[in-house]
Order: sequence, then structure tokens, then C-alpha cells
Amino acid sequence: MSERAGLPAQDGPSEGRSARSATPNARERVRLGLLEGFIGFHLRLAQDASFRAFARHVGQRDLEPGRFAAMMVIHNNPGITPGALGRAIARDKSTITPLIQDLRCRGLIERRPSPTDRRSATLSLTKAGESMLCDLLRHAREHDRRLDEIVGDRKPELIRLLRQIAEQVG
Amino acid sequence: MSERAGLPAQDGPSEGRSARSATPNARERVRLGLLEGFIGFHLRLAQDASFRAFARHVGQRDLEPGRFAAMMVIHNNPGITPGALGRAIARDKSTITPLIQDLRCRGLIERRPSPTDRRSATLSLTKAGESMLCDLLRHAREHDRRLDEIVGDRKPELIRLLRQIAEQVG
DNA sequence: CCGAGAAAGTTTGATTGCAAACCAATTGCC
DNA sequence: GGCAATTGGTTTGCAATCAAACTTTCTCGG
Repeated sequence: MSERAGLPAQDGPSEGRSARSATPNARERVRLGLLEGFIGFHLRLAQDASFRAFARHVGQRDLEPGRFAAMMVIHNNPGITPGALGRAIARDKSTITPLIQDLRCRGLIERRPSPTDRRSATLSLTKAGESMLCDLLRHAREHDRRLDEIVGDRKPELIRLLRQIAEQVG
Repeated sequence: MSERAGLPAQDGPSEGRSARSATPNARERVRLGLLEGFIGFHLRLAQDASFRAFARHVGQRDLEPGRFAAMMVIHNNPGITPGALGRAIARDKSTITPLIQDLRCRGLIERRPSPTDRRSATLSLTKAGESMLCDLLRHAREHDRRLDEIVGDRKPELIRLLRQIAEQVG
């Protein structure tokens, strides 16, 4: 490591505000040092910001990004099992159980015993689930359009990179 | 195994490789549908994978990504306040409090009352903290090099995009 | 067949994180 | 100077996760 071990100039002990809860950013010069070059760090910031924005736009109407993704996958794969769903959206199976219960309680999905495997179950959207999803999709698109604006024509490349990271960093 | 329970499985460009633990092979075609085009979704998958890999490489030695980032920032900004730290790494202030206590308990950072503001405090790494950070940095670099391989020469562009997302999606 | 081991889900425990309520100190405004 | 509004931090409550233990059911080799 290096960069600077003991840094001299300490531009006034913090002030302004920025990243989180409030305003864009005033002048709060915090040095990130090597962190600046870590992809993982920026991934987290971006994901966090995106998640938050999504929750604001869409979540208002009773559904956060996670649930939304789950419903999308179930919609596209009616009869999918909880396990496969978990793998598709990268959630542990123990996280899926309560998620399913929640969606079921709200009458959005149906869960019936698998005809071929008595341990397992199959999931599908209910009528209400379909229409809720349809509604959500409108807002989700709107949100993603915001992201699209930011990345512009680099979107395909960005997604390609992100997917590679997700798949290959193992 | 009756994978992909009832789905008609066809063209879908989504050749879903398993995401989470286990199931390395087992061709499991889950269609993501529109989700495929959502940047936010891929951000989450990538961030999750990255986080996990980091934790495996580095975290083994008692420190997860979050703590590491915090220490990096403190290292680069000795005397920083908890609030400014939180904004720098995008963590709520209420999350910072216990984090600081934890690092303090381990003797990695020091926390002293701010000379200028009696509400606030200043943070800095201890000797032990510095050497621990130095040690972590080696492993962190190694981890990030893995990411670097994946993104190749698109790294600057990727980071630029991620930062724009983090900043502008407010 | 039968038993060993894998796999699907659920349960439980611990961690991480946000948000809102709260307290103390500071700043601003008159 | 004095009081309201703001800001820094802490506390508390709650949601989302993961990991590991456990139960039931499947699958397979012999």
C-alpha cells in the first residue's frame, strides 16, 4: 500500500453533506484513496443508490425490488420451484421461504405441491399477482429509464460486464 | 430432478447459470424475461457476487468489506467524523455507530472528542489498525485483480458508469 | 429391496442495515 | 443574549439475509 500514510492536509473536519440522506453534495472532500479504484466498492454504491431509487418509485406501492424480481421470475417461469427461484435471483433458500409466504398472504402467488416431487412445490402468479406485476412493470420501466439515461448507449456493455462479474467471480 | 418444472423453455437468451450456493452444473434454464434488461437487477447480482468473493478472500481474516472500506476511509482521512465517514461509504449514521464501536473494541481505531465541536468526534487508525489495514490491502488487491481480469480494459469506463449511477440516481 | 447420501424446504440464530425517535450541542436570526 | 431550527450521534425497532441444523423425500449403488 502507499498512496499516503499520514496525510497532512486535513481539510477541516468534515462538513457539508452528501452521499446519503440529504442533498447532493456540498464540498465535503473525503479522500477515498485506493478505494477509488476498487470495483467492488463502486458496485456497492451504485447498487445501493439504484435500490433506493427503485424503492422510492415503485416500492411506494407496496413492493420492493426483491419481491418484484421474484414475481417477474415466477411470471416468466410458471410452476418454478422455490429453490430454482432462489438461484435465479441469487437468494438463499432460507430467504425464499418467508418471501413466498409473504407474497402468498397478499394473494399474489399460488403455491401448490409438486406433482412429481413430494418435497417440493410449484409457484405461479394469481390473477391478482399478474395484474399487480403489470402495474409495477410500468413504474419499474420508468425507473429503469432513468438509469438508461445515465448509461446511455453503454447499457449493453454495462450489463454484459455486470453479468460476467456475477457469473465469474466465484 | 424435475427442474424447470412446467416451463415450456424455448429460445430465452437467458441461459441461467446457477447463482447461489451449489448447483454448479445442472442446466437450469430460468427465463428472466424483461428482468434481463434491468440494470438494477444486474447490479444486485454483481454486487452480491463481488461482496461474497471479497468476504471469502479477505474476510477470512476477521473483516468484511464494509469494515475494510471504513478503515480505508479513516486511513485516508485521519480525524474524520463518524458522520462524514458514513456519507463517504454510503451508510446510515445509525449504522456507523456500532461499526465504530466494533472497530474500537478490536483496537483498530481511536475515537476522540472533536476539539471544535462537542457533539462530534474524530476517528483515526491505531498502529494496530494501520498494520491490519496494510495486511488486508494485500488480499483486497488480490481480490480486485480477479475483478480486473474480468472487466479488462473496460474498468475505467465501468467505474465511471457506476459512479454516475451512484451520484445521479437520486 | 435397502441403506447411505443428496436434495428441497423450513426453522432458528446472528448479522447488517435503515428509519425514526431522541438527546445534546451549534448556528442563525432578531 | 435568547430562542428556533439544524446538525451530530445514539438508541430502538424492524426488515432482509445468510448460514447451519433439521425433516422429509428422492436417488442410487449393491
